[in-house]
Amino acid sequence: MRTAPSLGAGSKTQAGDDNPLILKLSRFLPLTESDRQMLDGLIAGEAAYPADTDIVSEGMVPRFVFALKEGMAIRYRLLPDGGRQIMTFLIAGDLGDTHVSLLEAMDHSIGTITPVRVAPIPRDAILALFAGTPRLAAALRWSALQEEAMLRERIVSLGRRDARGRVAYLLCELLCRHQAVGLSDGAMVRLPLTQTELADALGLTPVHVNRVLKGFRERKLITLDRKKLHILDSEGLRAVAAFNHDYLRLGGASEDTRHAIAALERRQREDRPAL
Amino acid sequence: MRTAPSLGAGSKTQAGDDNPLILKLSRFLPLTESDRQMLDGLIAGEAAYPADTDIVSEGMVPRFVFALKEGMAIRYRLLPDGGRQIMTFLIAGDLGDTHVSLLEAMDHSIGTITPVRVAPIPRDAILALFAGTPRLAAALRWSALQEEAMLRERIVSLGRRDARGRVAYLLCELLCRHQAVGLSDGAMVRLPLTQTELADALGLTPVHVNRVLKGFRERKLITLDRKKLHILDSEGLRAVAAFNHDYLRLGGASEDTRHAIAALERRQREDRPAL
DNA sequence: CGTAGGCTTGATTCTTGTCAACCGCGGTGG
DNA sequence: CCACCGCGGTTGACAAGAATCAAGCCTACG
Repeated sequence: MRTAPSLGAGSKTQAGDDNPLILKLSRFLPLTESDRQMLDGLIAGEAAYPADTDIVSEGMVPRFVFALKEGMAIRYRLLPDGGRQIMTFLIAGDLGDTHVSLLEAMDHSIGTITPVRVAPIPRDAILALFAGTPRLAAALRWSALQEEAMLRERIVSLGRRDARGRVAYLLCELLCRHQAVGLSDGAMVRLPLTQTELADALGLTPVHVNRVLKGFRERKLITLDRKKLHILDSEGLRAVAAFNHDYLRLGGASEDTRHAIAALERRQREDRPAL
Repeated sequence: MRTAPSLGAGSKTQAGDDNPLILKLSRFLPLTESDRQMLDGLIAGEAAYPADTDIVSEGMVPRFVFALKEGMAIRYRLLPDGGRQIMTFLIAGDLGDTHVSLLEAMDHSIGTITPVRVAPIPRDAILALFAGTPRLAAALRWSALQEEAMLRERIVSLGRRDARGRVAYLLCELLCRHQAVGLSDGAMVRLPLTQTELADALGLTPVHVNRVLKGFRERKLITLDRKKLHILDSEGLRAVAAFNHDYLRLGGASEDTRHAIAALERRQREDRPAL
């Protein structure tokens, strides 16, 4: 059921080769063995939700942070007229409630698309991580930054791309993100979304999404059958999308950033040798 | 020229009554005199940019954080086809480059609409603030949270509201935000935007924005002349927008949050009594 | 075997975009 | 001081893209 991680950095087996959070973060900067163990510990907890259920609902104040280990979820808002806008798709390795901090009421809900396994993470564990391990803290902040960039990217899509561009862009993004956590099989991804859900994310109607997908199939850009998406012509699809994957910041940290983090780590060791 | 702050908490004159950043943050939680002085110091620096200039451009790595003291700016992206998508309007009290942290290349630009005065803030000053003053750090993170909520709200607008709804929503938002930093005069705001700029933010064409505004005027919802926006029928406008200002989180911190911050402050004092 | 949810398709409507022209104002240079 | 210029706003006619309405189909599932 779970596809094998195929694109990890090198093929030595290390702790967390199957931990998508680790895979994602190590795209940003190399993690030490102890970092990995810490992350593994962080997501040791386990809770499961069936498909189509809210994990946290609008108006609630969330009691814990969680990491998604398996399955797919969405951030969404319901509108007074009954409409739904999906803001983000969460996949394995993503964190819910990024802003650990100032938990007022949620202004949106997080719900499952498929059955989902999550690791509830106590707030304190995250706070400790932020305070105690500058390298992981930086990696986590980088991940938050990436998520924010994705929000901006969605704004661009909704504001300035036509239906074809939006669909193409979303497919490209989902492929890239799955690849980044080792959940793709070449140019194939599991895509457990209904066309209605795609439509709710793209600001379109299901009917129109259907027509756009049909067009893509006719132009041999993709196949999409039984929840499996194959990107046949990745160049072509990116052209339709005007896709630029820089915003996913898969490039990793710059020299400067690495140095700054190393400096923080040194300072950390000197300040609190005991911890 | 600058309108008097009218909605502050109480009317005693305190440091920074004219500092929009302070006004904004103190909506979240009360700031001590020393907090205010620290913030005043933070934005003591001064730089000016003429209208229609980039403060930071896509692809650059920003050399400093900045706070906007006067004028209006935008976060935007240029598309290959020449289009522009405006993601955010920045007004007095807003911070550019919220993520002080991991400065890789910017994935969007920040440019001025009007002539602008900014306070460049050294990275270290921000980092020190985060490390040394938990209360201000929390307030700043709250502000970042608010900005992220605004991004999500824009996604909802672009995805699920029609042209009228989008325009109405944006006007409501801009009014609220100006009021929050004491830059409104009742239901009147300076709105130095061209219809083209509105269109670029709303995913519409200038022509259509014009027609929508005309409709609003005919229905006596607003007047908009010589860059001055009057909201005549705030209820009506909100109805058109399905506006809910909760996402601006003007409510302030909860009891819980205040207690958590107070606890952090105590710990701070014990840990590093010297700083 | 029957049913429901989701996919597919066609016909039609409506919102928004496109193209084009004109106006009015503010600024600039003669 | 006046004429010109250019940008931004305004308006109309028309085109296009997406929504809506409606029906039929497939397939997983009970």
